Amino acid sequence: MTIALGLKIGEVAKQTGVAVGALRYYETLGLLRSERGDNGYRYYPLAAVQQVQFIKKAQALGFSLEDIAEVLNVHQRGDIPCELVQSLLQTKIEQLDAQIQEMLAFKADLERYRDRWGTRHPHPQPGDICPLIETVPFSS
Amino acid sequence: MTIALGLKIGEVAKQTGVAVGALRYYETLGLLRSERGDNGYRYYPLAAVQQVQFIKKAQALGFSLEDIAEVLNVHQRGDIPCELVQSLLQTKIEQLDAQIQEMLAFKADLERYRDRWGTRHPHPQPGDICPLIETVPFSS
DNA sequence: GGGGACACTACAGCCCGCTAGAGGGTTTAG
DNA sequence: CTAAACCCTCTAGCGGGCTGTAGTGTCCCC
Repeated sequence: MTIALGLKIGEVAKQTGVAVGALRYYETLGLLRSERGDNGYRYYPLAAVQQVQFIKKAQALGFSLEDIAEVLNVHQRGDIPCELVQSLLQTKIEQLDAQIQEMLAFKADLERYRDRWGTRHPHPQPGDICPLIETVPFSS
Repeated sequence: MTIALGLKIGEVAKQTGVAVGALRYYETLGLLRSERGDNGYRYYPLAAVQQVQFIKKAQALGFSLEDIAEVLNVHQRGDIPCELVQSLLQTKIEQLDAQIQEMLAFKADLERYRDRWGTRHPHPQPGDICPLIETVPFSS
């Protein structure tokens, strides 16, 4: 009767859709930890699956792996107080908020372009640099 | 009385804050065009400044240069009808919208983490993999 | 106990979006 | 006329986030 050691790397890969190589890479960055069996294999707790999903989500939103590691590992670098975790999260939240605002503005830009194009834009001329931007021809 | 040829690359760089090398790189990707003087220098129309600003904005929001080129250059690859430009923009707008939704959801996640941490989270234990995620200890 | 799937390390390479440097020509201010 | 500042091309390298390969060891099912 063997002791349950946790998930092997391939199982984590399968459950998360993240490649084995990527998981090992995460480990080198301190994003994901594992215990080693006597065979040298990595064994992960079940929660590792969640953690990897969190990583993917954050990454999809433009956070770098380094950023994510910072959020994820705060309590491991010395005995940092809980307030720091909160302020770190707060900072990320504010960054996210700012980014959302920018995106909304940019979306409005694109909508303006779309509508202008539809209504009053002349067909592009050979001298145009870009259909989306007022053309200023070379002066002569 | 020399003919006004437009902006030299250094002027565009200065006005946009984008490095000269980056502008030349954009050209190789078909993002930005220029005319060449007899000296071999690139000369840009005034609108190039706007165009570069557009590029930076889009880029800051996670669009790849290739994506941006696609939006910017549609009318140059053959005689593509105007509807395509509109549908392309529409697609980008929808992508942006979806991304905004994801960000809002992720922000909510982070807020949950922040609040949970503040109220009922125990101080981290040595066995935890991550302060933000329910700990499932190695079974034994 | 043999074969295939799976794991390990170490290192090389790839794509993206640049930057830096070599080696050379052009423009322009004094 | 000269020196500095600018421009050119070409090639190399870098950081981030991986993927792939080589060479080897381990697990597990029949």
